[in-house]
Amino acid sequence: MAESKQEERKRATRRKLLEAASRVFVERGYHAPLIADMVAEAGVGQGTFYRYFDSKRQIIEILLDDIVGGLLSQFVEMSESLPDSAEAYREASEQAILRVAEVMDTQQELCSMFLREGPSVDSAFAEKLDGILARFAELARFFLDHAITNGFARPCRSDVVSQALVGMALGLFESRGRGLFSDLDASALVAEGVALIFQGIGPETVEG
Amino acid sequence: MAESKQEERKRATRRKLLEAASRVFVERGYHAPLIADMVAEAGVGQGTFYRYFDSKRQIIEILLDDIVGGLLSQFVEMSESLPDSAEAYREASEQAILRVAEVMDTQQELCSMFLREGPSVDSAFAEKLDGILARFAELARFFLDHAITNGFARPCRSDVVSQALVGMALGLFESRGRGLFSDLDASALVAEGVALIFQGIGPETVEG
Amino acid sequence: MAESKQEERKRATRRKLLEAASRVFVERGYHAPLIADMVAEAGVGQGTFYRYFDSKRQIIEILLDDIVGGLLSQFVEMSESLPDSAEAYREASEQAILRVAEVMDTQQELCSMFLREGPSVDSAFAEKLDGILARFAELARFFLDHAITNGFARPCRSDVVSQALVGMALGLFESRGRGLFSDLDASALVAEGVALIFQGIGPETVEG
Amino acid sequence: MAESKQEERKRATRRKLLEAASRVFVERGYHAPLIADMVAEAGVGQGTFYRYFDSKRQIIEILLDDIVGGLLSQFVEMSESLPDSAEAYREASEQAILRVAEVMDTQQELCSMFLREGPSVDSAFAEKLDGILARFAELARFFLDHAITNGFARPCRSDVVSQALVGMALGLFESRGRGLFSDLDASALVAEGVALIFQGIGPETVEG
DNA sequence: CATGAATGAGTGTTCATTCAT
DNA sequence: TATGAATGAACACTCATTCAT
Repeated sequence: MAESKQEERKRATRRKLLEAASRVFVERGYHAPLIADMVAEAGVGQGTFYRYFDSKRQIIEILLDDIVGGLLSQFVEMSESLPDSAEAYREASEQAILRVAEVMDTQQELCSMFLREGPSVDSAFAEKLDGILARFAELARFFLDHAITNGFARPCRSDVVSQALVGMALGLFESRGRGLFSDLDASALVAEGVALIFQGIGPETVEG
Repeated sequence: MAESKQEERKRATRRKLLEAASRVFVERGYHAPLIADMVAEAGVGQGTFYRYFDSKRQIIEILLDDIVGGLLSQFVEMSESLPDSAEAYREASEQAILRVAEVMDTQQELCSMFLREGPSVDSAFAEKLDGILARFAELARFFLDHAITNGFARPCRSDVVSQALVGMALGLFESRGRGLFSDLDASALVAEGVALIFQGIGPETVEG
Repeated sequence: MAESKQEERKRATRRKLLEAASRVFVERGYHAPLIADMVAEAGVGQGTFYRYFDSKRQIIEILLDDIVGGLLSQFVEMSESLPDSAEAYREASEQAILRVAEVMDTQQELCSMFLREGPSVDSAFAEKLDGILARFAELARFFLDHAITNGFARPCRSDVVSQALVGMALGLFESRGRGLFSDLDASALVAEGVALIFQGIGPETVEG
Repeated sequence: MAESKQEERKRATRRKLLEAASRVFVERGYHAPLIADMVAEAGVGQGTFYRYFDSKRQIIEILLDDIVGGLLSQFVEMSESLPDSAEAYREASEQAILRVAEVMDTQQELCSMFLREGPSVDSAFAEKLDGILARFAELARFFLDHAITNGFARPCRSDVVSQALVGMALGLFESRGRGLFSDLDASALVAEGVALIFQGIGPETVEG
């Protein structure tokens, strides 16, 4: 394994650069930092950057790809066993949303950065980001249509509602990132959001 | 005749530059365009820019200030006569949201640009933008608290819900900007959103 | 003619840069000088270079084009009236070669630079230069074939001989540039060369 | 067995690098290739280059020295027995030139590369190359002066003529390298050149 | 006032050279 | 000894800003 020592060092350098870039992007956004700032943060030489990456643009894309891999999978699982009652449906939604929220929570600052800076990187990056959010909206719509068909949800424009739900989720995520609701943990916040989704703000209907 | 020919021409040049900048920002975002692109679009000389503005940064701020002035006022009106029933409350909300939507619709592309590019301009601009959205959230929360107090809405974390509502609204606005829901006009879209807010997606409760 | 003042200044700047580049290339070759050296020599700012030219590569090509324009024309004239005796043929050759020599003499250093540096600029430039020399060889061959046909010259491989003649001319030109034959003026040198071309080095044939 | 396995291997590596450099220079000239290109072509590590050579500059000089050693010797032989008739003189010239041509033919591409790239390497290298050509010119002049003295050649400016002859030879060599005269072998081409040198292009003098 | 040519500090990128393994 | 990852000085090029006209 004489080779592996060298290889390991390369991977370490690459990781140092990615982590430094991540920190720098979180701290100062995408446009302001120079390559020089990232290599300084990583503690490597200027030329080292170009041994591993072509540009700032490529590095932010790699960071995004690294993070989205595990993200959608949380939600996708849900599609394997569709719930069979309104209550089960709500519970399953809450579980799925909570899992996504927990993953994003561990990378809270990086995710916020992507939502803030991503749309302005360039149009290709913006579209990639939109595509990711669109995947979430599609999943939401798929479940919602299923729920409507089975009478677990009221008939509605599921295309509109699913986009609204994604917007709502992002709104809450960003607010939390800004330090709001610091008295609530992720599950309490998700519970509040799910309540809003399923019941709305309307007064409790007096049953019976 | 307080205004000389000279002054009028200056104002025209200033407007030409602002409109050109607006078009260019909408088309290519904030970071990519050069001062040179904006003066070319405006059809004025390079030096002329600096007679009216200090920087690209200043111009986008002026454009933002121009647009937000009339925006909040639509919503604020509502606070002057608080509704006195759940139904009136819902109707008033729908009216207020619709008016904001209509204002934003007339400047749809510029508003989208601010939401996309604003967070990445610099931290001061991002905070200004956040402040504007926070105003909307505060208004929403004010109405919601009033509604809860009067039993027109179910008790909930109004801070969380109001942020969720703003997120939802932005999600729908941006989706619409991307060409989704093109079969719905603004009022139909707002109606769908308001239904979601008040009822959620849960099945119609069978009353009685 | 308010425009023309500006235009004149632009042309002066452009010329300053071309002349500075010419001096710098002559002095230090093509590869060694930096853009920074050329703008320093021209006494203009770094950015000014890029207002007029894309690269060092472009500037040397422009310099070459400027010089070759008038060069071939000297020789081409000759083709309009082909000489009708061996003696006339020799005299016409001498005249034509002398005129080319005189043109090259006025730009001696620049021409030497092209012959020295041109082949190494890049393959496209080398081919361009080869093409120019090939034009001279073609002209020489055309006259030679005419002379052979009319019995003014001995039968020979005119393709070989014409290339040899161009090589000979270049050899003499470069030697002269290096300070050799400084006791001979251009016409004496051309006369010596033409004698070699027509008679070779063989002993004077004893006629009669 | 003065030479260990170690030493043998070192010499092999050195030769690999020299041959790789030669191929790369022939293919892409002197300036364009990077050290990295040469070590890749040689199939050795980047650092290995510096165990054997200081710079690209040094390597091209070594390649030149390797090639010129055997070259002049071909011609020098001739000076040992000066010919004693015009005809013998011509035959001896043809033999000598042919031998040089044959040596250069075996390294045709490398020699062309030196003639093309050498003048632009730097002024010291250019002077070295000039010196080599000057040696040929001196030899030519030495024979020519001898011939003139003995009446085997017509009186002329032997300094001029010898430079012209070297130029002619180079012109033919480079043309041949470019694929011209491919129907002629080296000896036929030399014969044509020697005919030109001795007789010129003038019509056959009618003897008697 | 309007212009656009000129500017040069700032930045990305290259590549000869070093040195730990 | 051979390697190739790391380096940073060197260089090309950009573009906001100035200022003479």
